Amino acid sequence: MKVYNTLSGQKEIMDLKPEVGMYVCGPTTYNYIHLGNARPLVVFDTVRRYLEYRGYKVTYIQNFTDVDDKIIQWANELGEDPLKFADFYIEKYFEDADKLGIRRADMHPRVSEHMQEIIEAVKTLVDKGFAYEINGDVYYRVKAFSDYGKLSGRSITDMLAGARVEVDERKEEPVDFALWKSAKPGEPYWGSPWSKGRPGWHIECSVMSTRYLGDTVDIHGGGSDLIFPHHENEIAQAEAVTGKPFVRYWMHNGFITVNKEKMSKSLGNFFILRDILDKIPADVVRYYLIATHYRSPLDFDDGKLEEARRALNRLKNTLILLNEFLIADRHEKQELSGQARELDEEIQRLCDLFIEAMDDDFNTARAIGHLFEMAHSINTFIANENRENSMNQEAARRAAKTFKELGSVLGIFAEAAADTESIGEKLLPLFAQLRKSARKEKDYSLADHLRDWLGSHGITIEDQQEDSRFRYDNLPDTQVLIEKLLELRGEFKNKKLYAKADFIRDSLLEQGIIIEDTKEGARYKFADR
RNA sequence: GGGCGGGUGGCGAAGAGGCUAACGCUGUGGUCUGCAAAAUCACCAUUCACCGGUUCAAAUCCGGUCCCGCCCUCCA
Repeated sequence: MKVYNTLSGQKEIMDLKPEVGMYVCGPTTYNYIHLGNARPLVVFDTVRRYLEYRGYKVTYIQNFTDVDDKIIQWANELGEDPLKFADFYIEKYFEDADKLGIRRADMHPRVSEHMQEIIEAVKTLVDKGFAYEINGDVYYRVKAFSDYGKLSGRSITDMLAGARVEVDERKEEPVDFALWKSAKPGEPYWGSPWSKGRPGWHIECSVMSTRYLGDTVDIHGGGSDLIFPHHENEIAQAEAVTGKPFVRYWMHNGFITVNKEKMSKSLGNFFILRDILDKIPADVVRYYLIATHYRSPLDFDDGKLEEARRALNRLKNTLILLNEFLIADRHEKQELSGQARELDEEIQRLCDLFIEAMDDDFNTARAIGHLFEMAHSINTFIANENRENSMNQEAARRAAKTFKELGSVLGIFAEAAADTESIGEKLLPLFAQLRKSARKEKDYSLADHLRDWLGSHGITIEDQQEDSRFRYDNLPDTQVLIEKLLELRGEFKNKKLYAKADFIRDSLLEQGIIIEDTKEGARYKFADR
């Protein structure tokens, strides 16, 4: 496998032991996360899934920055306790990330729970001459770390000369950064040898990553805006403490842009993830985020999500076709020949290409391309071959297994919640039957009316030879469905089509819905269960 | 100013020396269908920002020009 390592600026062969340690910079929790924050989550979740697919045991750590200037500022303005405030958004973070199908990390360490380790590390840096104290604040002495700048590709001398950073008179050099900051009145603090205060931003990641993954971390990831100064400083701190290389492979994702401008909180052009997830299925959002290579910029607008939805639909449609084609309890393992064998070989070939693409710096865009080719072969096979043939069944079954497996490596086939069917789902077949009989009787105006009505409520009907297929992201309220059925029943009654009217009544009764005819019209209630 | 990365069809996006420049969306025509939808089959870049160069061979390498984004300040 190869990765683009920010440290070397080129793709490198990944030399990994069976057990891989991975650290990804997590959010500072003072707000709901936005779409831009979601990109690294999905990207590195996918990296993790793929490494596991390739047989590695991955220990995945993602931190929460729950002690931070902005958190303190916002919490103070709202008159809340900063840690509780941060906790609230950590909870919200998990709600959003779970919904997006981001697997939880093996550990989610928080700054507030690692004060002792952080203070120890700062102490070590002071002892070794990499840091100095001034009036209760501790700064990192950048000049003392000769490798400083190796990640972001800048030289210490240039930076010292440049001095664009706002200058704190007390620092030895403008580029020196805070390891420990003494608390101002009204700010939370922790005791330390220097002052009552809190850590600077960068030290937490150096400490927590090495704490859980050892002195040298295999993969460290984050957005490319973290390269400088955050990750540069992490290296300076960690390597000064341990004397060993901090990270072997640095991975950084590109940004999401809006009208070609970086989506960011300061520009105010961000979209809150949960607002998007209210409207767009999570797997579509995931698909959108990985359909482009992770290092490329990704422009956002509603049209892009709509395109993603259509594209993903094609892939998921193959899943539906496979389900319709496959016959349960037909597992006759056997030699394949003819078309069945050709499909099998084609799927294997594409699977190999998928792996080749992912092996090349996690090229999800290329990998997805091969998934589409797979869908194409499967669809063609299903359209042309006899499902009663057991060899075809076997070939389709194998294809389905591979196709689903690769899709789940990318996390783009949201596992259909296999739990209890809602009442609404049980009512849909009723609509299908009404439509089917209407079609048989050539009552196309009723058949079309049903399709249009369901369509206007977000349900698409596609007719098959016998039955109809439904597609929808969300069902309308059960109430709406029932009322429509009552309306139809009323029309049947008016036309004296009592058999149909009774069919509706009886079918609803089977679902525990009782209809009562009153002077004012039909009413319904749910039977007690 | 310094450091990264990029400019590929109507749109999105792969490709990084040599098969017909993947794949998706959109569009067009055919099959299927009561009509649709889905599926299927076919078509849709002699050309990869521009100009030079290297090479038997360049979208891919080198030099130059023009654009664009990001980082250098909290940011994924």
